[in-house]
Amino acid sequence: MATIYEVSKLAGVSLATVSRVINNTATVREATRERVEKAMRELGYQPNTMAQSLASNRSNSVGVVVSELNGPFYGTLLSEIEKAFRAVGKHVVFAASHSDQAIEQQSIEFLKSRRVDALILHVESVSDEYLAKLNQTDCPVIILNRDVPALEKQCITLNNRLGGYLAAHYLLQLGHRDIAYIAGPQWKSDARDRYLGHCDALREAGIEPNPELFYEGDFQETGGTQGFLALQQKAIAFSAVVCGNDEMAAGVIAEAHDQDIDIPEKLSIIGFDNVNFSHYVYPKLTTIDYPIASMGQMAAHWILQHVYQQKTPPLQQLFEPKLVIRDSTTHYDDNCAKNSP
Amino acid sequence: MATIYEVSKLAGVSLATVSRVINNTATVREATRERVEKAMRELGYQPNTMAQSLASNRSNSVGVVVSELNGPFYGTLLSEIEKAFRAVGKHVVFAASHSDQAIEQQSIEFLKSRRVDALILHVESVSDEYLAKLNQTDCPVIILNRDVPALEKQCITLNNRLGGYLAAHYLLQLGHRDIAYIAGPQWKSDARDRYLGHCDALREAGIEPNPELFYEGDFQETGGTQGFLALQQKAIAFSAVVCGNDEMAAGVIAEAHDQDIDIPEKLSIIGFDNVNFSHYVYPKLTTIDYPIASMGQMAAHWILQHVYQQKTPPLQQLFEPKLVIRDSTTHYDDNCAKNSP
DNA sequence: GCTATAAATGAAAGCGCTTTCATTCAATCA
DNA sequence: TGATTGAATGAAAGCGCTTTCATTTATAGC
Repeated sequence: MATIYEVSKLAGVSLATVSRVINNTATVREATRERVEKAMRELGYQPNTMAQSLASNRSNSVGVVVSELNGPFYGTLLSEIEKAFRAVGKHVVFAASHSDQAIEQQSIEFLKSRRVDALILHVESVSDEYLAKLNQTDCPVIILNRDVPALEKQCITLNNRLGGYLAAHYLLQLGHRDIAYIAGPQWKSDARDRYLGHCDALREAGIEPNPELFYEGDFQETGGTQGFLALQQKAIAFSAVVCGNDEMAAGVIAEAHDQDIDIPEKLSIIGFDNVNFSHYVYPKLTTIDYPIASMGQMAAHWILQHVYQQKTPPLQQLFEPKLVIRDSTTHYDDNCAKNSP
Repeated sequence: MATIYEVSKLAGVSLATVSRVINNTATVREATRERVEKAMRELGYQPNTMAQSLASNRSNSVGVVVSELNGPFYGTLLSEIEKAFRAVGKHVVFAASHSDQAIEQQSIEFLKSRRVDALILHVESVSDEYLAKLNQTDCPVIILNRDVPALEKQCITLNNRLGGYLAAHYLLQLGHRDIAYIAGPQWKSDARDRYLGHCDALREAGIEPNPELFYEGDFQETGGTQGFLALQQKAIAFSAVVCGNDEMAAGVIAEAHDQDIDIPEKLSIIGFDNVNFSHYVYPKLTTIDYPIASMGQMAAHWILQHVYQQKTPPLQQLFEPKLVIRDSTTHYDDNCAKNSP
């Protein structure tokens, strides 16, 4: 592999001039530039990024920590991030934390050892203090889907409360009044906020939320199935179920199929996230769109602007969910039997 | 951040000795080692991987090129690869080629510029010659899901032909005789091999494959929908459809729902890949399991062994598919109407 | 033509680490 | 005790590039 010394020899200039041409860091006479570029082409020169990084104390890479590298939610996020950085020649290194506190911290340390220029973190367990210190002593940090007061300009979040509101509001508009809710784990702020928004919509319609129509699930498909069974056992009628995410909604749908419950004629169902499989369940799921692609792009833009001084579209921190109406919901009136055991 | 000079000062040894302790490259007296390790702990020393890479001419990172970073198939692959390398402290850099020849080559060049120690490639467009040369002049390459004769020890493949055989064979066992086939693009060897296996099973049962029951799709959901509509228009009865992948099978299922065709009572459907959404469609899809997770692991193991001289479980190059029976297939007998317009 | 200033380029040091050859230390044997 | 050999460590060069200060070249104004 050709080195910068060989390019400088062939072009008849110094190393510094070759470097200036490569990095566009200073004025170079046009004729000189062309000589250098010609030499680089002839030698098939590719800069050694390790040497560049060491000499410039910048790695031109960004680290990303997420719970898993697969799945519809994270896959979309990773894809958008890679796309944004690739477009400007920066590499991305991903690490999976598997929703485990120890592994979360290890993942961050692992990426730090790579001297990444910045970190994009979708993490839950590490403390606010840890994140603030990390940002101060190591590298800039951008946080997805979490509010860290000390880093408030560096957090990108979704208005989960509004999402919860939109789902319940839509069902109320369809005429439903007895709406069951299968929540995500309530230690997670997004799960809590979604339920709060749900209650907002109920109260706005003059309905006091009924604790008997609430089940705390685990954001997994099995949690949806178990939640549905548990709600049925309470012998309280409900004509609709809102789930805190699409995966639990899929669990409800599967169980409803098993019980030959007609969806949406006998039971309307709404999920949250609009992950790609929500389109594959039958009937197609009405859900709340979580603009994870846009949020991933925004995280990348923040870094491009603040770390690499590149121009980007305007930055946005708070994202709004949208209702996506598909086939799993329908009008409710008293002539249809409500779902009960 | 502490440097190796500071560690050597504090421990009272030379740089070379600190390096020897870090890398375990030579005998170091136990007492000396302990002094060095204590100094590293006190200083919170983390090696600068850029300097390590430059000095050792090894980046301790691996590049991976796949079509997309998201989706059930690639997501699983990426996850397994990251896991295997993370366990031994190596970083992985992914690049998405979007099934475009120019971007495929750019992606590889992009990763080369990172001086990755090896490349894992799931690519279709770049030529065998390019790959062989790449392996020779740049870095070791391992190929997934493609046979490159010049790199035969470095190709990890699935027996697609057997998978196609298993699907058709199962339907034949269920009593089906008129089986439609919606294929992937026939320029892709996996799509071709799957259909060859399909034909093997038919011929084994004394049935000559009927070109009228064949449609070349695009491996996308829309291809499945259009394939199904096209086959219906031929006014040839068929009681089952085999699709070259799950995504096209999902398109067939969606169209069948729209036409109120009872699945599997009126039409049995089989997909291929066993991607995670095959579990979410209704009825749950019978499909052929593609062990992408195991194959990703094997790619990583090959590199760990050949590039990093680490011990791994035994290497395997050819993987076998498995039939996964779910709910989209049922027995066929002449008392049920075949599917036709 | 000379002087001053700006533009352009070169020389050298250094980024943090690895590796190789030289040197020192320790152990064994005669 | 001295010589030999093996173990352990140190000194120095260098990986490929960036950056800063010194030097050279070019331009403009008088």
